[in-house]
Amino acid sequence: MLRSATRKIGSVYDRALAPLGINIAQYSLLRSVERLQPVSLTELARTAELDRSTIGRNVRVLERLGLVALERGEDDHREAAVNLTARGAETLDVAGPLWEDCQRSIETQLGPVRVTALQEILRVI
Amino acid sequence: MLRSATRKIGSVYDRALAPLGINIAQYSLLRSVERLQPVSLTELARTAELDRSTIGRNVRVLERLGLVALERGEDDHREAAVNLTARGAETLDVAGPLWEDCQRSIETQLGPVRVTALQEILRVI
DNA sequence: CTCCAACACGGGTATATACACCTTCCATGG
DNA sequence: CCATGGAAGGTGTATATACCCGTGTTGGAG
Repeated sequence: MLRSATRKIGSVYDRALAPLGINIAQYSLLRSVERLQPVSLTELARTAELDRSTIGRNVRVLERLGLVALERGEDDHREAAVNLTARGAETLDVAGPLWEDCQRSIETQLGPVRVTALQEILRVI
Repeated sequence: MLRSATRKIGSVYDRALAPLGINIAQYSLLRSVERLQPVSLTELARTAELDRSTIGRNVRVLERLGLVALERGEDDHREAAVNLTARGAETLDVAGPLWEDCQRSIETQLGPVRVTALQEILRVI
Protein backbone atom coordinates (compact mmCIF):
# COMPACT_ATOMS: atom_id res chain seq x y z
CA MET A 1 0.00 0.00 0.00
CA LEU A 2 2.85 2.37 0.73
CA ARG A 3 4.29 1.71 -2.70
CA SER A 4 0.94 2.19 -4.36
CA ALA A 5 0.31 5.46 -2.51
CA THR A 6 3.74 6.72 -3.46
CA ARG A 7 3.10 5.89 -7.10
CA LYS A 8 -0.18 7.73 -7.02
CA ILE A 9 1.20 10.83 -5.38
CA GLY A 10 4.21 10.72 -7.65
CA SER A 11 1.99 10.72 -10.70
CA VAL A 12 0.30 13.89 -9.47
CA TYR A 13 3.67 15.64 -9.36
CA ASP A 14 4.61 14.10 -12.69
CA ARG A 15 1.53 15.55 -14.33
CA ALA A 16 2.21 18.96 -12.77
CA LEU A 17 5.79 18.94 -14.04
CA ALA A 18 4.96 17.46 -17.44
CA PRO A 19 4.77 20.87 -19.18
CA LEU A 20 8.44 21.29 -18.31
CA GLY A 21 9.33 17.89 -19.72
CA ILE A 22 10.64 16.56 -16.40
CA ASN A 23 9.30 14.14 -13.82
CA ILE A 24 9.43 14.00 -10.04
CA ALA A 25 12.69 12.05 -9.87
CA GLN A 26 14.39 14.47 -12.23
CA TYR A 27 13.08 17.45 -10.29
CA SER A 28 14.42 16.00 -7.06
CA LEU A 29 17.80 15.30 -8.55
CA LEU A 30 17.96 18.74 -10.13
CA ARG A 31 17.29 20.32 -6.73
CA SER A 32 20.08 18.26 -5.21
CA VAL A 33 22.47 19.42 -7.91
CA GLU A 34 21.40 23.02 -7.32
CA ARG A 35 22.03 22.70 -3.61
CA LEU A 36 25.39 20.92 -3.83
CA GLN A 37 26.96 22.03 -7.08
CA PRO A 38 29.62 21.40 -8.13
CA VAL A 39 29.00 17.88 -6.94
CA SER A 40 30.30 14.39 -7.66
CA LEU A 41 28.07 11.48 -8.56
CA THR A 42 29.07 9.69 -5.40
CA GLU A 43 28.02 12.60 -3.25
CA LEU A 44 24.71 12.91 -5.08
CA ALA A 45 24.12 9.22 -4.54
CA ARG A 46 24.90 9.50 -0.84
CA THR A 47 22.57 12.47 -0.47
CA ALA A 48 19.69 10.92 -2.35
CA GLU A 49 20.35 7.49 -0.84
CA LEU A 50 20.38 6.00 -4.29
CA ASP A 51 22.81 3.64 -5.93
CA ARG A 52 25.75 5.39 -7.59
CA SER A 53 24.99 3.78 -10.90
CA THR A 54 21.39 4.97 -10.70
CA ILE A 55 22.56 8.52 -10.15
CA GLY A 56 25.00 8.22 -13.01
CA ARG A 57 22.28 7.22 -15.43
CA ASN A 58 19.77 9.75 -14.15
CA VAL A 59 22.30 12.55 -14.40
CA ARG A 60 23.01 11.52 -17.96
CA VAL A 61 19.33 12.00 -18.77
CA LEU A 62 19.41 15.50 -17.28
CA GLU A 63 22.53 16.19 -19.30
CA ARG A 64 20.83 15.11 -22.50
CA LEU A 65 17.97 17.45 -21.60
CA GLY A 66 20.52 20.25 -21.28
CA LEU A 67 19.69 20.88 -17.62
CA VAL A 68 23.05 19.96 -16.09
CA ALA A 69 26.62 19.89 -17.31
CA LEU A 70 29.23 17.27 -16.43
CA GLU A 71 32.91 18.00 -16.17
CA ARG A 72 35.87 16.15 -14.74
CA GLY A 73 36.97 17.09 -11.24
CA GLU A 74 39.94 19.48 -11.28
CA ASP A 75 41.91 17.78 -8.54
CA ASP A 76 40.60 14.26 -8.64
CA HIS A 77 40.30 13.12 -12.23
CA ARG A 78 38.10 10.24 -11.21
CA GLU A 79 35.36 12.54 -9.99
CA ALA A 80 32.62 14.11 -12.06
CA ALA A 81 31.68 17.71 -11.33
CA VAL A 82 27.97 18.21 -11.98
CA ASN A 83 26.60 21.73 -12.31
CA LEU A 84 23.27 23.25 -13.30
CA THR A 85 23.15 24.90 -16.69
CA ALA A 86 21.33 28.20 -17.17
CA ARG A 87 18.49 26.19 -18.63
CA GLY A 88 18.49 23.93 -15.58
CA ALA A 89 18.23 26.91 -13.27
CA GLU A 90 15.37 28.37 -15.30
CA THR A 91 13.59 25.04 -15.23
CA LEU A 92 13.83 24.96 -11.46
CA ASP A 93 12.52 28.53 -11.26
CA VAL A 94 9.44 27.57 -13.21
CA ALA A 95 9.04 24.18 -11.57
CA GLY A 96 9.19 25.50 -8.01
CA PRO A 97 5.73 27.11 -7.98
CA LEU A 98 4.20 24.18 -9.83
CA TRP A 99 5.65 21.86 -7.24
CA GLU A 100 4.40 23.94 -4.36
CA ASP A 101 0.90 24.17 -5.81
CA CYS A 102 0.92 20.42 -6.05
CA GLN A 103 2.15 20.04 -2.51
CA ARG A 104 -0.51 22.40 -1.18
CA SER A 105 -3.22 20.62 -3.10
CA ILE A 106 -2.22 17.26 -1.69
CA GLU A 107 -1.91 18.65 1.82
CA THR A 108 -5.39 20.11 1.52
CA GLN A 109 -6.75 16.74 0.52
CA LEU A 110 -5.00 15.04 3.41
CA GLY A 111 -5.84 17.60 6.04
CA PRO A 112 -3.45 19.25 8.49
CA VAL A 113 -3.49 16.50 11.09
CA ARG A 114 -2.43 13.81 8.65
CA VAL A 115 0.14 16.09 7.05
CA THR A 116 1.84 16.65 10.37
CA ALA A 117 1.70 12.95 11.14
CA LEU A 118 3.15 12.05 7.77
CA GLN A 119 6.01 14.52 8.12
CA GLU A 120 6.83 13.03 11.48
CA ILE A 121 6.76 9.51 10.09
CA LEU A 122 9.01 10.42 7.17
CA ARG A 123 11.46 12.04 9.52
CA VAL A 124 11.75 8.83 11.51
CA ILE A 125 12.14 6.47 8.55
CA MET B 1 11.00 12.20 0.83
CA LEU B 2 8.01 9.91 0.45
CA ARG B 3 9.66 8.24 -2.50
CA SER B 4 12.90 7.85 -0.62
CA ALA B 5 11.16 6.39 2.43
CA THR B 6 9.26 3.96 0.24
CA ARG B 7 12.48 2.85 -1.42
CA LYS B 8 14.10 2.27 1.93
CA ILE B 9 11.21 0.30 3.36
CA GLY B 10 10.88 -1.61 0.13
CA SER B 11 14.50 -2.66 0.30
CA VAL B 12 13.91 -4.09 3.77
CA TYR B 13 11.17 -6.32 2.39
CA ASP B 14 13.31 -7.12 -0.63
CA ARG B 15 16.12 -8.37 1.57
CA ALA B 16 13.69 -10.43 3.64
CA LEU B 17 12.23 -12.05 0.52
CA ALA B 18 15.57 -12.47 -1.24
CA PRO B 19 16.06 -16.08 -0.07
CA LEU B 20 12.91 -16.91 -2.05
CA GLY B 21 14.20 -15.18 -5.15
CA ILE B 22 11.36 -12.67 -5.27
CA ASN B 23 11.03 -9.00 -4.44
CA ILE B 24 8.31 -6.91 -2.88
CA ALA B 25 6.55 -6.10 -6.15
CA GLN B 26 6.48 -9.74 -7.13
CA TYR B 27 5.20 -10.75 -3.72
CA SER B 28 2.41 -8.21 -3.97
CA LEU B 29 1.43 -9.32 -7.42
CA LEU B 30 1.55 -12.98 -6.38
CA ARG B 31 -0.82 -12.24 -3.51
CA SER B 32 -3.22 -10.52 -5.90
CA VAL B 33 -3.16 -13.52 -8.18
CA GLU B 34 -3.81 -15.79 -5.21
CA ARG B 35 -6.78 -13.72 -4.15
CA LEU B 36 -8.37 -13.30 -7.58
CA GLN B 37 -7.38 -16.38 -9.56
CA PRO B 38 -8.22 -17.12 -12.27
CA VAL B 39 -7.74 -13.49 -13.18
CA SER B 40 -7.18 -11.43 -16.32
CA LEU B 41 -4.33 -8.98 -16.73
CA THR B 42 -6.77 -6.11 -16.97
CA GLU B 43 -8.35 -7.01 -13.66
CA LEU B 44 -4.96 -7.39 -12.00
CA ALA B 45 -3.99 -3.99 -13.33
CA ARG B 46 -7.20 -2.44 -12.04
CA THR B 47 -6.71 -3.99 -8.61
CA ALA B 48 -3.07 -2.99 -8.29
CA GLU B 49 -3.70 0.39 -9.92
CA LEU B 50 -0.87 -0.27 -12.32
CA ASP B 51 -0.68 0.08 -16.07
CA ARG B 52 -1.88 -3.00 -17.97
CA SER B 53 1.39 -3.27 -19.81
CA THR B 54 3.28 -3.17 -16.52
CA ILE B 55 1.20 -6.02 -15.18
CA GLY B 56 1.70 -7.94 -18.39
CA ARG B 57 5.47 -7.76 -18.09
CA ASN B 58 5.54 -8.42 -14.36
CA VAL B 59 3.32 -11.47 -14.77
CA ARG B 60 5.67 -12.73 -17.45
CA VAL B 61 8.52 -12.59 -14.95
CA LEU B 62 6.50 -14.61 -12.43
CA GLU B 63 5.70 -17.06 -15.19
CA ARG B 64 9.37 -17.48 -16.02
CA LEU B 65 10.00 -18.10 -12.32
CA GLY B 66 7.38 -20.85 -12.48
CA LEU B 67 5.16 -19.17 -9.89
CA VAL B 68 2.11 -18.51 -12.04
CA ALA B 69 0.65 -20.06 -15.17
CA LEU B 70 -1.01 -18.17 -18.01
CA GLU B 71 -3.80 -19.62 -20.08
CA ARG B 72 -6.27 -18.18 -22.52
CA GLY B 73 -9.74 -17.37 -21.21
CA GLU B 74 -12.23 -20.08 -22.04
CA ASP B 75 -15.02 -17.80 -23.20
CA ASP B 76 -13.20 -14.67 -24.23
CA HIS B 77 -10.10 -15.61 -26.18
CA ARG B 78 -8.62 -12.15 -25.72
CA GLU B 79 -8.40 -12.59 -21.98
CA ALA B 80 -5.55 -14.20 -20.12
CA ALA B 81 -6.35 -16.44 -17.16
CA VAL B 82 -3.59 -16.20 -14.60
CA ASN B 83 -3.35 -18.84 -11.88
CA LEU B 84 -0.85 -19.71 -9.15
CA THR B 85 1.21 -22.82 -9.74
CA ALA B 86 1.89 -25.24 -6.90
CA ARG B 87 5.30 -23.65 -6.63
CA GLY B 88 3.71 -20.19 -6.46
CA ALA B 89 1.46 -21.29 -3.62
CA GLU B 90 4.41 -22.79 -1.74
CA THR B 91 6.39 -19.63 -2.23
CA LEU B 92 3.58 -17.60 -0.72
CA ASP B 93 3.37 -20.00 2.21
CA VAL B 94 7.03 -19.49 2.98
CA ALA B 95 7.00 -15.78 2.19
CA GLY B 96 4.03 -14.95 4.41
CA PRO B 97 5.86 -15.35 7.74
CA LEU B 98 8.95 -13.56 6.41
CA TRP B 99 6.74 -10.70 5.30
CA GLU B 100 4.99 -10.50 8.63
CA ASP B 101 8.25 -10.55 10.58
CA CYS B 102 9.39 -7.67 8.44
CA GLN B 103 6.15 -5.80 8.99
CA ARG B 104 6.36 -6.28 12.74
CA SER B 105 9.96 -5.17 12.82
CA ILE B 106 9.17 -1.98 10.94
CA GLU B 107 6.13 -1.29 13.08
CA THR B 108 8.23 -1.71 16.18
CA GLN B 109 10.72 0.80 14.88
CA LEU B 110 7.95 3.26 14.05
CA GLY B 111 5.97 2.85 17.23
CA PRO B 112 2.25 2.19 17.54
CA VAL B 113 1.14 5.80 17.28
CA ARG B 114 2.87 6.39 13.97
CA VAL B 115 1.74 3.02 12.65
CA THR B 116 -1.88 3.90 13.27
CA ALA B 117 -1.38 7.32 11.74
CA LEU B 118 0.31 5.86 8.67
CA GLN B 119 -2.45 3.32 8.14
CA GLU B 120 -5.00 6.09 8.29
CA ILE B 121 -3.05 8.19 5.79
CA LEU B 122 -2.69 5.32 3.36
CA ARG B 123 -6.38 4.62 3.59
CA VAL B 124 -7.15 8.18 2.55
CA ILE B 125 -4.69 8.40 -0.35
C1' DC C 1 59.87 5.98 -5.45
C1' DT C 2 56.87 1.97 -6.06
C1' DC C 3 53.07 -0.66 -5.54
C1' DC C 4 48.65 -1.68 -3.90
C1' DA C 5 44.30 -0.94 -1.54
C1' DA C 6 40.55 2.05 -1.84
C1' DC C 7 37.77 4.97 -4.44
C1' DA C 8 35.04 7.00 -8.59
C1' DC C 9 32.86 5.91 -12.69
C1' DG C 10 31.01 3.23 -16.49
C1' DG C 11 28.68 -0.63 -18.51
C1' DG C 12 26.01 -5.03 -18.40
C1' DT C 13 21.89 -7.01 -16.88
C1' DA C 14 17.43 -7.32 -14.78
C1' DT C 15 13.14 -5.62 -12.91
C1' DA C 16 9.41 -1.99 -12.27
C1' DT C 17 6.80 1.36 -14.33
C1' DA C 18 4.28 4.32 -17.81
C1' DC C 19 2.65 5.89 -22.31
C1' DA C 20 1.61 5.35 -27.14
C1' DC C 21 0.41 2.46 -30.70
C1' DC C 22 -0.91 -2.00 -32.96
C1' DT C 23 -3.43 -6.41 -33.45
C1' DT C 24 -6.92 -9.43 -32.40
C1' DC C 25 -11.31 -10.59 -30.79
C1' DC C 26 -16.02 -9.85 -29.21
C1' DA C 27 -20.58 -7.92 -29.19
C1' DT C 28 -24.02 -5.16 -31.03
C1' DG C 29 -26.67 -2.06 -34.23
C1' DG C 30 -28.43 -1.99 -38.64
C1' DC D 1 -25.24 -11.47 -41.19
C1' DC D 2 -21.80 -8.12 -41.28
C1' DA D 3 -19.36 -3.86 -40.16
C1' DT D 4 -17.58 -1.39 -36.61
C1' DG D 5 -16.49 0.32 -32.01
C1' DG D 6 -14.55 -0.96 -27.97
C1' DA D 7 -12.10 -4.25 -25.01
C1' DA D 8 -7.82 -7.30 -23.96
C1' DG D 9 -3.25 -8.00 -24.84
C1' DG D 10 1.32 -7.23 -26.84
C1' DT D 11 5.27 -4.38 -28.28
C1' DG D 12 8.32 -0.33 -28.67
C1' DT D 13 10.46 3.10 -26.13
C1' DA D 14 11.99 5.60 -22.17
C1' DT D 15 13.05 6.33 -17.38
C1' DA D 16 14.07 4.74 -12.48
C1' DT D 17 16.36 1.61 -9.78
C1' DA D 18 19.71 -1.95 -8.03
C1' DC D 19 23.58 -5.24 -8.16
C1' DC D 20 27.83 -6.84 -10.04
C1' DC D 21 32.08 -6.27 -12.22
C1' DG D 22 35.69 -3.90 -14.90
C1' DT D 23 38.81 0.19 -15.59
C1' DG D 24 41.31 3.93 -14.34
C1' DT D 25 42.98 7.19 -10.61
C1' DT D 26 44.66 8.47 -6.07
C1' DG D 27 47.04 8.39 -2.09
C1' DG D 28 49.47 6.23 1.35
C1' DA D 29 52.41 2.15 3.21
C1' DG D 30 56.76 0.39 2.82
